[in-house]
Amino acid sequence: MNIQYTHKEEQIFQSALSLILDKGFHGTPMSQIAKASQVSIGTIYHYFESKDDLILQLFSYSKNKVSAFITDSVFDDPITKENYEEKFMIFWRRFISFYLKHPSIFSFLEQFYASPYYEMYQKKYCASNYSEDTINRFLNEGLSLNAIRKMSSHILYTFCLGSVIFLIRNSIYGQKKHTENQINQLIQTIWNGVKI
Amino acid sequence: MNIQYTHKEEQIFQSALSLILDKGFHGTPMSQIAKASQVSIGTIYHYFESKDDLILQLFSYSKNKVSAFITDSVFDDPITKENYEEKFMIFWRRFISFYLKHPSIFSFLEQFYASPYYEMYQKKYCASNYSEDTINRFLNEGLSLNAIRKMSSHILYTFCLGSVIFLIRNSIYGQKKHTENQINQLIQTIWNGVKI
Amino acid sequence: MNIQYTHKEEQIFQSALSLILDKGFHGTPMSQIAKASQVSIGTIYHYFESKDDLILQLFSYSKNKVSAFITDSVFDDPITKENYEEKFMIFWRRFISFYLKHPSIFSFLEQFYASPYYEMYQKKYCASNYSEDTINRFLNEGLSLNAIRKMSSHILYTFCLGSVIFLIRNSIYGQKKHTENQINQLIQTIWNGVKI
Amino acid sequence: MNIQYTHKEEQIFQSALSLILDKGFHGTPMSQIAKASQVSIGTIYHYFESKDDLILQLFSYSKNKVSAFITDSVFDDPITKENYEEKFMIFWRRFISFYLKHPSIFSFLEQFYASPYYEMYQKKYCASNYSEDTINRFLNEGLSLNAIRKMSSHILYTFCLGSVIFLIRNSIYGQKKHTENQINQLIQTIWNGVKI
DNA sequence: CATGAATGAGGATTCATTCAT
DNA sequence: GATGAATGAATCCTCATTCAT
Repeated sequence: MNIQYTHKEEQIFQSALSLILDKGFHGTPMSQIAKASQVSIGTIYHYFESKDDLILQLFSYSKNKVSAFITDSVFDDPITKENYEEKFMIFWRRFISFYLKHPSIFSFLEQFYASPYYEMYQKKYCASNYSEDTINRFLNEGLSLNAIRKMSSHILYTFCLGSVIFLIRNSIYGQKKHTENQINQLIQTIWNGVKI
Repeated sequence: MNIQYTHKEEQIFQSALSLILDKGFHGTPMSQIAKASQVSIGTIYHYFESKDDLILQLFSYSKNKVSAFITDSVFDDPITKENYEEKFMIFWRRFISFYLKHPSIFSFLEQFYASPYYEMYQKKYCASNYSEDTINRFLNEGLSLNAIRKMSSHILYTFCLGSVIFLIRNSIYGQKKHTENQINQLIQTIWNGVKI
Repeated sequence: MNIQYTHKEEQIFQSALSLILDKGFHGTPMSQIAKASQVSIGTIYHYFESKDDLILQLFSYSKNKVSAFITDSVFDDPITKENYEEKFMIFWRRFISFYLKHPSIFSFLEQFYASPYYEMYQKKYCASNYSEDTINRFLNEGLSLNAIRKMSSHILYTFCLGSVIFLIRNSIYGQKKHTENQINQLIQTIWNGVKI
Repeated sequence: MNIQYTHKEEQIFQSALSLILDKGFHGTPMSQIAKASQVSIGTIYHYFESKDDLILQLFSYSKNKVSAFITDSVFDDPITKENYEEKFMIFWRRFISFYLKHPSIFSFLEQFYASPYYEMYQKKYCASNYSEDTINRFLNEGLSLNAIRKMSSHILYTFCLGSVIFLIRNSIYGQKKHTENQINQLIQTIWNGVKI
């Protein structure tokens, strides 16, 4: 889960993310990634088997960035029924703020999930999406603690993540940036939906 | 709003949607669209200036399909504070069921919004997304009728649509299809979030 | 030699000339000629077998325009040894002024002679270039009358026409337009070269 | 002025020239140039941004070839009033003989000047045509030395070059090749025109 | 490890031409 | 005669990928 990347790989990943944010997967040729990351094409092919491989690994890289961030946020002290609501708020606020600070990661993941690559990835790694595991663990905790209404764990996940992602999407692509207040309003509404 | 398309255009649009669902925008060359829609490449270029133009018009086409469907569903008899909850359920159930029946439209729209095309489209047409207008009208009605808690209209929109779209996305791409029951559970949870 | 063209044909020829001046042969598609001449593509193909045919006929048309103009200029009263110099001046002045007034014809002919079409034309019609016949007749007259130094008739032709055409070319394409005075200077110099 | 071209570039230029002589600019697809120069299409696009770019650079290449040849011909020993006539003869004889030996360069330049490319070139490089500079320098020398009649420098240029180019053109495209004698006759006639 | 010249399959697009109306 | 929708071969160009240095 915590693969270490070399400096060159980081460079390549960052350039790729930034270009993909602007131009999309297919508007971003390998040659441009090479130029932007100050590396020769040959070098890219030294580290990555193919463009598909680069994108697939970029996906892992991005997920790791997200996971690393989310993980070290809420789970450091024990979650109880009493502090769950508070943790819930913090959790999603952090989640949103992470992506607003890293729009290129968000954009990449969005494109990835909406593309045939995702299927390819699932076939190859049988893996699940977004930071599903971390999020699910947190939400299931809420269910076990009886801090959240009984409901399908998967629907709970869909419900929370869906609204939050849509907010981020609108913020990044859309004309209307959201205020702190609006973000809190959304999270509050989500909480209203699931609280006991 | 209700542009009429010729038979040939419909053919081309349908083939394009279906191919894009499988292979994505950029995995779908014009030549394949031509073959699938049983016309020559030249004919496609007779109707559409370029691939970009085809995709942009396909977007309008898709939005129209959605709008047409949603519109004729809930607004035929007056909405009151008393029947709003029921209408709310019906509205979203229909919305979800439409996309589950037309995954190629959903997939296309998803890709479109996550791609640089959307920005291109906004610049060209200053238009708004999804069936924003219809949905917003319905939700704002709920706010005016005091059937929904006071909140930012835009957050309300984000909250509802986000979860719903995420559900559809998971259903179409994901391994787990949702049961009727799960869908109802989601809509119920959304309603919990916004009801007074 | 004096073919009559229908109104439609004239229209097509004129539009073609004007477009070719701007964009060249190959920058001028049939569809544009059709649009510019307010005629459907089908109609063009009713009058002309192919684009090659159109261009070949346009060549005849252009040559006729030139011939018609030149012919009715100098030969109406008899040429003598005494008035030859004067006629020489008039002849070339008219020649130059014609092309400066009809740059699209000049440009078309230039392109035509510099292109593989000319060879095609020669093979098909065994014909000779520019208004060779008229010009040669006039120059040979000068030779017979002993108004011009003895020299190869063909070299005489090359010498005169070459300078004149080059002047026109520079005027039309070049940055420097020529004054009346400069034009006279050129013709005078040509005369110096050939006079006895 | 004396750019060095790589072996590959020379190869491509030569093949292009030869093909263009036969088929013209637009009858010469990149694929054929690639085949003729024994490189892949990709390689051509490695060296040249586009077909336009190739043609524009081919123009520079051709002009350089001409310049190189002309320059090292007449200017090695001082020009005086006494030897100017002799130099004049040599100069133009060399000029003509160069192009007769390199018809593909001549044909290319002719097509180039008669095409929209020339305007494109002027806009891009503000440059002047043929080996204008070398020729002008030589002719102006004649004017200063009083070896040539007083006249507009530009008309002098037009007068000499025009006839010479027209001769070459007729030789290359035309049915009638010129004899040594005829060529001398032409140059002599030009000299008659300008001598004091 | 790193480079970047070379490759060529594949894709978007153009445009001369046909033909049914 | 006139139209213009339909065709598809031909063209320009891109870009993932290889490989010799």
